[in-house]
Amino acid sequence: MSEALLEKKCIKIAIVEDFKLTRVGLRCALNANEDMSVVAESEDAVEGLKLIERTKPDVVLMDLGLPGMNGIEAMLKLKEITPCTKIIALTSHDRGEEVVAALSSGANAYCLKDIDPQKLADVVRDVAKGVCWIDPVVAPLALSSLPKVENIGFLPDKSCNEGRVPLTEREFEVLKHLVLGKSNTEIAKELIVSVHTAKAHVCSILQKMCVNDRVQAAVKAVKEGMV
Amino acid sequence: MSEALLEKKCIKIAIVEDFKLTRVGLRCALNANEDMSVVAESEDAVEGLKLIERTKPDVVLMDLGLPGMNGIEAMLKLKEITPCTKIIALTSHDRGEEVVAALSSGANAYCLKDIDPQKLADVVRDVAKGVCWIDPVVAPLALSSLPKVENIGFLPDKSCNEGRVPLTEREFEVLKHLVLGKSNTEIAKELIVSVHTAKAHVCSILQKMCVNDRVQAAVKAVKEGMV
DNA sequence: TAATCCATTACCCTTGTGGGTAATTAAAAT
DNA sequence: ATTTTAATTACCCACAAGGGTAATGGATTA
Repeated sequence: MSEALLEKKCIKIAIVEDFKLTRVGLRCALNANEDMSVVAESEDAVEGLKLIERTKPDVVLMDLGLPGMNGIEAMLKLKEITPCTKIIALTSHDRGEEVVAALSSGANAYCLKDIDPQKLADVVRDVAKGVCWIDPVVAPLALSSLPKVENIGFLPDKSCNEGRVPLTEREFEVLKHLVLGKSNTEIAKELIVSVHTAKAHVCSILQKMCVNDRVQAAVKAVKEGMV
Repeated sequence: MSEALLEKKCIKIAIVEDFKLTRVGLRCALNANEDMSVVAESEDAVEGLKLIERTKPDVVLMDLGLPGMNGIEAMLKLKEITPCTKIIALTSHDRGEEVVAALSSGANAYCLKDIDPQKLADVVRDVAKGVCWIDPVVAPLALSSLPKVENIGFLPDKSCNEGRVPLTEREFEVLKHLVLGKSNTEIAKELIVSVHTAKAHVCSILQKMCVNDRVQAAVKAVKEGMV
């Protein structure tokens, strides 16, 4: 028992949901698991945010159809005050734009309310680790909102991506400034080198990244999470 | 036993993976579960697609780093021939572009190869039902590629238009090309206007987006999901 | 010791960039 | 009917970008 407590630490959960019955249902379903515990409950977003700020839960179950401030706004605010808190968006309907809005506003998971309680507990465990989990009914909607392959330039330049030449440490420094929109002159000043040097670095960055200009380099760097 | 077979029908799995050891590992890990069975294995995409067409698995584990045809291409083809097959993208690295490319090309899940075997079995079960599951390490990358709330008009006219001047349709066109790294001259050619026009559009884009140069505009556009 | 890689500097040259200003036309809103 | 907005074109100008080529010193590696 103490072993279990050591091994999997308890996941703290907050519930923001206006229907009392659903709230009770969620609490019971989740508290039935030894490795999680509901530490806060609220029926509206404003009070919910206060409670969350105080209790610092690991995972928040957020209903999207709240009166007053809606769930999307609440999540945006929540991510501002406690960015590490994971959010599971809960809803009874399946409006396409709401799915995308929720996920891009900070939700890590999107569940319909008819989810099996035991499955919900699994999702809570996954989400606590940072997993993104999307209900089967709405998953296609979310996935189809992602930028298409043709627009990420993933397929072309295969030869280039294979023989990928790594950037040097210095070049990474330059790349960071480049992504911020700095000119070669500015980069040179900040790195305390001559413009010639900065230009030289930029040139080799462009070659190594297999791009034609600094805009492509910046975009590629952002998309690949290099910076 | 027959009860179990009735209750949860067996999930048929195909594995496309070039490393023999990994392949064996996956097979063993998954076959250890009573409710699933590996029905096809291949070390390259071309043969894999044939096998999949013949064996019609419920779930395909697809390595992304295949020799020859890469995993992304293979998934696109796979979705053409058997659209209902669910795909789990497997990879050992975590390149941002690849995550988005895989998910938008048909993958229902994205796992890193260091996933716990038992967890992988859970994911297979989820994915067979249509769930979208994304590994914690890459989930933020995928979620941040979704279009932002402001750009889906979900929060109508509230925080959206506050201090932000919206781009015109034409300017959006130009912005798309700009993000691709096109020069003003190239943009002009593709939009069949004069260079002067292209420049004018770029200028107003810079002003409206409150940035100093096209690099910042491109980065901001990518980060905010405007394109 | 020799070879290699990296950071640094420098030059020339062509093309691109971005600011400023301003005119024309068509469409849309008042 | 009048005003506003968007798109288009045009000009000038200072400066930046990126390609090419090449030299130097320092550090690491073979």
